[in-house]
Amino acid sequence: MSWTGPGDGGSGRRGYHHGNLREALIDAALALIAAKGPAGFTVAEAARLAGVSPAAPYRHFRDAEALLAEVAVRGYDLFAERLSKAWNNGRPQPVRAFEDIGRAYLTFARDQPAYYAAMFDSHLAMDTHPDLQAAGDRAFAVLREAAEQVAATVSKGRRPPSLMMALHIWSMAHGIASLFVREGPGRRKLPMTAEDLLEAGVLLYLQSLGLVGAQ
Amino acid sequence: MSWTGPGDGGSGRRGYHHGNLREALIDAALALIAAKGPAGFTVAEAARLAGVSPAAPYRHFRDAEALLAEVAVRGYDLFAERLSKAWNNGRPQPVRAFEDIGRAYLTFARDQPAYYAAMFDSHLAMDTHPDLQAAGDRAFAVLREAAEQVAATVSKGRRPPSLMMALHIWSMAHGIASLFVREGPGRRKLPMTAEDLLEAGVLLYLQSLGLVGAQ
DNA sequence: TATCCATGTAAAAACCTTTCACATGAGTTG
DNA sequence: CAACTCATGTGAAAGGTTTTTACATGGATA
Repeated sequence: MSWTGPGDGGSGRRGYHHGNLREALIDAALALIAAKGPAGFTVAEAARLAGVSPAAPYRHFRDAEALLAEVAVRGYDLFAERLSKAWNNGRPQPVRAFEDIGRAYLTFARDQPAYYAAMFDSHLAMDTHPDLQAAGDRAFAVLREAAEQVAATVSKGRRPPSLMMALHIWSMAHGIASLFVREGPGRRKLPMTAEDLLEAGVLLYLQSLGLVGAQ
Repeated sequence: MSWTGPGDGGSGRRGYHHGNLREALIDAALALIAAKGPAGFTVAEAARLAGVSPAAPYRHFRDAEALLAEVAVRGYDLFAERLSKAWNNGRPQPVRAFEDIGRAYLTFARDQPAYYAAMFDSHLAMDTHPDLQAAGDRAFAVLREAAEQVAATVSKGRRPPSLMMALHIWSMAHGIASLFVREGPGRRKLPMTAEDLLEAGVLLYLQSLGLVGAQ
């Protein structure tokens, strides 16, 4: 796992130069966050995992935050992909596919806590990391697009504003994920699964918009 | 602001002993979080603000996390008080008062970012800080109780489960607060106020439960 | 007044971040 | 193919943090 000597312990390092340090650092950061929480990541330890000196990372990232931001960007990309796959272009039915997005949201939070933490718990400055802003926007666009198509299933007169829909659903999914899904001691107990809670919430919400018949 | 010498610069410190260090440290921690974000707080700097040596805080708190946890506990208490005041025992009308709770939630996130960060962004271990668990429960209980009374406004047969209601509203409020309200660079832009977004969401949600007539 | 012990200090070990001058060697160039 | 360059890594150092330990102080109590 932690090839140190010049003999290379398994992957990458061949001699004085690592060969793929940037990627190795991102992997290491992710592993550290996964293992010890968002605060458990340090540049020094990531360097140690990659088998380089503590100064080496600074050849690839301005500072610790920049490395974290890169992790978050990749997280958003994976997130967008997962949501997109769940949406599956609205098949078989828009409303059903919309619910699948919600499930995918929670699944991501559960299965990729390290990415999720980097994305939402790091308080990274979107301003100073434009990539991050863009990546986040791409992920939200999936939800936005889905909401649009779901809204379009009803006649134009009764059609709800899709942006508002997307924001409501995103907020509820994010709230549930943040409060009840994430591992660790901060999590609260729930008398049902988070998925069921979200599904019920989404259904009720869509009902009130006339997008799904009363159950 | 930072009385250092033994002459006391304004409040508290009288000589070798501070006199009120515990409170001073909590205040300092809150100020630091407010000024520089959740990560901007350090025991050393809190001690500096209080005019004591870096080791002094350890007479009052086991470690940095314990100090942060105490801040969070006080945050939850203030939070519960604000929500309770907004609810005002369901007056003038339960549904209206319920919406007021939502507004109060966002107002708290906006006006008390330091407390909010300590409460929700610190990933404190509820396990190791039972006080924190209790304080959080007290705050949620306000919402829980309100949901119960709102649910009770309809006949028993059509009465929705109030716990589910409370969880849905809490999640949406928390999601909106986390994604759109909190200051700082991580925040996203919104084409409407967060308060309006939440109010609309709550209304739609209550509508689908038959707790409020279609607008 | 004498004593005690809660509360503070100084010092130290062990981390971390970040910078700087210097080393290395992979890839380019003549 | 040899020489060179520059991206990439190292070592050392400055400065900051956490937390522990032995010791100091003085307010409260007997």
